[in-house]
Amino acid sequence: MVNLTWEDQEEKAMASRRNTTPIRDAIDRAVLEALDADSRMTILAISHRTGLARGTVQARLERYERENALRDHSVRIDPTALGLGISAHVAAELDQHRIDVAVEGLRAIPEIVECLAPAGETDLLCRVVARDPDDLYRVSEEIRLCPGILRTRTSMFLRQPIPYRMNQLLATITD
Amino acid sequence: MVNLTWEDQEEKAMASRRNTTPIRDAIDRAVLEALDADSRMTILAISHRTGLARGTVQARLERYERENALRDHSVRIDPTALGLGISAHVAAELDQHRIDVAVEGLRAIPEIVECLAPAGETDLLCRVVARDPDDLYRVSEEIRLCPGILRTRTSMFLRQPIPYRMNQLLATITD
DNA sequence: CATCAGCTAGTCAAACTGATCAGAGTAAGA
DNA sequence: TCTTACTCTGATCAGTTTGACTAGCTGATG
Repeated sequence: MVNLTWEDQEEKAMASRRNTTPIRDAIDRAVLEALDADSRMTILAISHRTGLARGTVQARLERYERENALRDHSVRIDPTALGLGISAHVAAELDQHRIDVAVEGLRAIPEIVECLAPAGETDLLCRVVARDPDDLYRVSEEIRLCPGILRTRTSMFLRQPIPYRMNQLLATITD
Repeated sequence: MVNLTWEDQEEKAMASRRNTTPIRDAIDRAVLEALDADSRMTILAISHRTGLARGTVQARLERYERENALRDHSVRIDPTALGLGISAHVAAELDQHRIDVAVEGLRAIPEIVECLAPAGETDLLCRVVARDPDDLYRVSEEIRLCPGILRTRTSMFLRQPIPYRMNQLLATITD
């Protein structure tokens, strides 16, 4: 399964030459809305929900897989269920010569669920989860002690007025 | 089958409430690691991958469902596949008397995939996606024009040194 | 107008699910 | 030590779903 067949490569090349996004029409919207509601829904269930033929749904799912329209890691687990009830941002200021070293160090901290590099004064922005405020302090200390990190600024999230969502965005696909 | 008395039921309820987190042991870790790798994996596939009996996996999945250990909306769709290649934070300063109105307005903007309320100087922090820098400007304008919003500060993400991940966290479950 | 890609609607064998059950191991309490 | 309550295992069974086919239809394109 390692090597791509010639046909696969050709298809990918064609797709990129056509400069289209893998997801474009009303069928994609319907299928993905179903998947967004429950990613474990069976093909047949999606077919019933959307009113599409089973083969169509099956073909689309295969296409998404082929074109990597779906993330490798599906984020279905609620950190709260792991006992990690609070989340926060830790903004880090770096020694600009040691960015890679710093990222390497951060990668080893499990509580960092994501790390972003924004334009602006902050060098790295880490999204972290923790058991409680005390635990959050521990995590932010761990971050501060990573090599190449000069200073950190932690800010806890009090509420999540809009939880992560994809459905509004999917609804905008009109074809 | 003997009927449970009210006391029995109460005791059971107490016991389940005493349970700290729905996810705790090595079995949970294995099952969830499999789900994290591919949330559409069949029960049988998870059973093979983890070496657990099929019934065990089935029982755990039912429990997760019952105890809401999994998020309602699974985030499997890559915004890039929708043609939304850039993401950013828009920090908003609010008229403190009209927070609810502001959130209501933000909810109507599809490009806002998440909105957080951090402790500190920023009132609301919106995670947004957009087609290109020009599109990002449009979205941040839309946010700025929401009722109750006084000022915004947009910062684009240049890189994502650590993409959203759950696996490191799952690996810490030791039982 | 002929071609072609993509959706629909069938079929079939193979795989999977949900619901059982009995048996075994284990932890907690009497 | 002997229950009792749990839970994981391994098994079966009927019903469902999948993957891989088929053929027919339609709209877009050259």
